[in-house]
Amino acid sequence: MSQELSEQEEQRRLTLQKIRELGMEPYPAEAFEVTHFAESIKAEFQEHQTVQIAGRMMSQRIMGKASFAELQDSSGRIQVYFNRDELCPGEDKTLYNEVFKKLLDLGDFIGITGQVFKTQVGEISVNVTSFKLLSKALKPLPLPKTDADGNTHDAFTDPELRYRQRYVDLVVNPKVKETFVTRSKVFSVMRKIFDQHGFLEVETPILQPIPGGAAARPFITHHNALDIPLYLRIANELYLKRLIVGGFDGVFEFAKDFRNEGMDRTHNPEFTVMELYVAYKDYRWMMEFTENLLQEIALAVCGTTEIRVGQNNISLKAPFKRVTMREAILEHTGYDIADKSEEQLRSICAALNIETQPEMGVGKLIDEIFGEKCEGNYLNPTFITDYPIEMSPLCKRHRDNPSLTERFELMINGKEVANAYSELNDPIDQRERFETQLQLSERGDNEAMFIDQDFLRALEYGMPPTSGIGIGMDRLVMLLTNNHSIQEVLFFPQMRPEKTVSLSELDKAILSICTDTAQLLSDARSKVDCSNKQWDLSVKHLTKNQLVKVYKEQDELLIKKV
RNA sequence: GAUUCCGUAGCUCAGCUGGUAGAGCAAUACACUUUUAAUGUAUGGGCCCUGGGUUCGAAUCCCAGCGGAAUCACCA
Repeated sequence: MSQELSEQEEQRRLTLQKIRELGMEPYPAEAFEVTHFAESIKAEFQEHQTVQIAGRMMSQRIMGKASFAELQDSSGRIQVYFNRDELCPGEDKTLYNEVFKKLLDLGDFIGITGQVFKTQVGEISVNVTSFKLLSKALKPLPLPKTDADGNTHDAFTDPELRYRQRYVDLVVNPKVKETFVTRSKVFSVMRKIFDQHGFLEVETPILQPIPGGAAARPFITHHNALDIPLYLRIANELYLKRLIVGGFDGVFEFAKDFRNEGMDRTHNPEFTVMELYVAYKDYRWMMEFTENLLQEIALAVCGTTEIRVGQNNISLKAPFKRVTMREAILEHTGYDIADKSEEQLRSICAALNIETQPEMGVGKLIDEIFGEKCEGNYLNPTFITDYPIEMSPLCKRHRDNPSLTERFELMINGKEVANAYSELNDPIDQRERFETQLQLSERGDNEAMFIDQDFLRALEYGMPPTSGIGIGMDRLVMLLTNNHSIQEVLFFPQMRPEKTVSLSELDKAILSICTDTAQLLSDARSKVDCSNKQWDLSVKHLTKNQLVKVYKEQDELLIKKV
């Protein structure tokens, strides 16, 4: 960690020294009493009111014996006024001349006491009578400036830096903070509504012996004491249904799920889903509940149901449109998929220029057509209903058509936001569906579901008719905050580790010998000129940093690049 | 995984067809008692992402790597 300090960082460390030499503590232990916030002082202007505020000093305009600075607290910024002779009425002007003018840096936390007033230009400010350094900043913040026309200059925009150092992003970019405040509000509004319905917030295991409830590749870990593999959950559905079996009428969980798949604008390896299960309801009830829920969230969070997302105006006013999967495909492609065989669907795909894989069954093929030709068209909220049974192994058969299920997905802005079922509670049907999944998996679908015997046992004890829904919280927040990327709505999106490993000459030499194809360790050894000890050390260093891999295969030690 | 683009001061970015590295803000010093992108004068600050190559000479051209972004592919 011994990084070279920049000129400015050296400077601030020197300043820190000087502060201590003056007998001041740059990181005091005692609390500072805050009586007001920047925004409330401005909103409820009261001339001469005495206030104590605390925050970061974000700008300084020094004009000899008087100065202005801006203080930023959790609510926003307010201008503060330092006058030498008011701050230091006696002979000793150190506090102003030295401490304020020289020893305070932008980004430092200070607490001030002063009186509210309006400047000649009309800006509400605080006239400082005393101030105290609360915490010294040793690194300079990037400091965007806003001019009279509201244009921002030198904004801190580099996405890599913004995500890796979100704390800086939050200090410096108020919009970012707003996004996360909105995110939090969405969660609390939903909790409130669920609470009003008498639903119970629950917690279910994140470490699961069988990763069920969805089709996705899991992260795997190991429990030492039990010596078993455990999976990070890809969904919590099966556990929540067990709770319905146990007699709760409504349960919900805001759950972090984990999927070991690609990352892009709409996917992060860990993401948040809200799942809700309500007994004695069906998916029609759930549609009504969902549209009212979203409408209320929009009103509470945006103050309106009419939101703008990118180029599109979207109305979250209930009720939402309902379109069956069959109608959707018929409308956008002209093909009727009802009662079509796998072969027929495959030729429809061919006619529509949609690529197919041999392991795709009826469900996947239909999903492919919908995803390719229909999904993107639904900007305003639309319930797509009645999915083919092959795509929905946990969903109850449709009451009017046994080849369909009672399922809907809610599409907004061309993307899936929610997925809901009349839950399958027939244990025998459920077992058969799992077995079909197993066959798909044997056919090469590496996302087909595992069979959870305990879940089937639970169903055999009887689960009341139930409707359940999962809402992708990150995507919902993206919609409501008009953000284009999931990284913008996660505080700490997953990034490649930034640490670059420092390699010795020998490390580099060995690394250059290793390739993607494995070779015998002894062969690699013979190509490098060094002592055995050096070799051993270097290879261990490289494997520890995941640059090469050494492993055994049929009693041969092999080495290859990772 | 594929393609394209990007990586230069604390931040935002210039730097042409190769010739010892530039601006604004930030920093340092001085001046200035109601400013607000405060102002004026002066000063300091760089492994030009890393490693190779071409060349008398590379921030610049070529190759490889690392990191990021976008588009596509994958993804319930």
